[in-house]
Amino acid sequence: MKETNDTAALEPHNDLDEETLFVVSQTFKALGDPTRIRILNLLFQREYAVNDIAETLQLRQSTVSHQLRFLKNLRLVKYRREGTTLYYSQDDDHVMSLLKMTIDHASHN
Amino acid sequence: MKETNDTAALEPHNDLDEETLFVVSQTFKALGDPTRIRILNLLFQREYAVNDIAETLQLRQSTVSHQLRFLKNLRLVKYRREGTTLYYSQDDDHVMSLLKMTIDHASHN
DNA sequence: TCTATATATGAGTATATACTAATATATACA
DNA sequence: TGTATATATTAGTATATACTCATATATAGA
Repeated sequence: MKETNDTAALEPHNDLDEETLFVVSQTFKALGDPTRIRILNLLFQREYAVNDIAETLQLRQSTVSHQLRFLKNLRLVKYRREGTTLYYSQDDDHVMSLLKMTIDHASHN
Repeated sequence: MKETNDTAALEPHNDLDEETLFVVSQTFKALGDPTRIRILNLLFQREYAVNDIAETLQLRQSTVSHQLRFLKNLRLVKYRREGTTLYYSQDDDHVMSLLKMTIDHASHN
């Protein structure tokens, strides 16, 4: 017990510190957009070039590139270069597993 | 193998159906806002009245009420009435566990 | 160095979101 | 029925977000 006071009303409530709150909300925000979900869902299987993502998902190249930058900033994806082609792949097991669990949960309804 | 074609480029990619995409993105959107995270974080412990949430988290009553409506629409919280007071509590184990895992993951950095 | 291809970036726009103040509604009780 | 308390709702506003077009950058090869 942290406090001498033992009434329920005055229980400490463990509010989240600002940094945790920021990281957690950013993480979920990243997963809160259908386009980003579709992109990450592709990357479950293997790496993809930007244009291949665009073609596969029927999105504009710039749309894909913008979203990849977003995901890259959060270190959810990474890329390797081969000539002029950039191959993007997943880079955060925790977030990918959150996504996988939630997709499974939602599609088993 | 599902296809007679065996080149990587033509692999089926299992795009998500629209309803799954909607449910998943809505779920993560709900968790993508700091205010909602703080409210749900309170509800890990026990039920709370609207005004108690507002006071504890230093938020306006209407802000809390709006966010509770949002969470209620997604069935992430429920309430019981006692006189004029509404006690809100968590109502989705899966989502709460996603949140808990992510908070733990973020705060252990 | 010129051209082609792949990707990134900047600017503009439309929509979504979160908050606030003000007010409405609902319940309890005198 | 009138008043007090708790919560919900409405409308307005500011900010964030996602997309698109146009263009810039980077690499490879002739």
